[in-house]
Amino acid sequence: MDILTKDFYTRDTLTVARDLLGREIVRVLEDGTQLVCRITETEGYIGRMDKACHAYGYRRTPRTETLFAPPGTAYIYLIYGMYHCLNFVTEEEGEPAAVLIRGAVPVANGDIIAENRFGRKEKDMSSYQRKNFLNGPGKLCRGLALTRAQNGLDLTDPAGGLYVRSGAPPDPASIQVGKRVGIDYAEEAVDFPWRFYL
DNA sequence: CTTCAGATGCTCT
DNA sequence: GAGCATCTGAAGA
Repeated sequence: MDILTKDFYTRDTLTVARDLLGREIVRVLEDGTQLVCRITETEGYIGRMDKACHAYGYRRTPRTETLFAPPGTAYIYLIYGMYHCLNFVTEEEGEPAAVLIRGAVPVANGDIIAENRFGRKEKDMSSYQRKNFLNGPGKLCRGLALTRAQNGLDLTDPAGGLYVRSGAPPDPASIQVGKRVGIDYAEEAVDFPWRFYL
């Protein structure tokens, strides 16, 4: 299956956010183990005009520096002191924008992902845990063992250990659109319909 | 099923 | 020092 190239990410952020649904994230661990999951939920963040974006108004700080990196770069940051969020940088280089990966379902090595999440194998998960496996940005990063150590990785270079492959595109009719989550401070941007999910 | 408090540390002012 | 693109467990309905 093909690895998504820089061209895929070098597009309008909302187009990329929608197009990422159904794609497969591959996370290669130190020992070569491949954790794979299929993207089911995304959100767009566009620094140029979006108060919810860390780089709103092209704001440049040590943290937002990654958003100014080339499209196809992983932007990972710590939130609430204990969780991480995974984003993919989009648009032309210099336009700070990204797609937050909010949810996914396991495709390969679910046992290892389950160990990372719950400290138990997939078959030992409760039904509650099955329902709430990777359906949130913090949960996803926990399951895939992603931290700020992976911030700035080049998603178009498989050698980096984190990339996305084409997967099977979803039925367009199954794509839902809605408001983004957890950005109550963002004034008019709270109502932007920039969340996409299956 | 629902609400709710608390955890925990980095980032920018 | 305030706030944050979240999650969990406990408790109640």
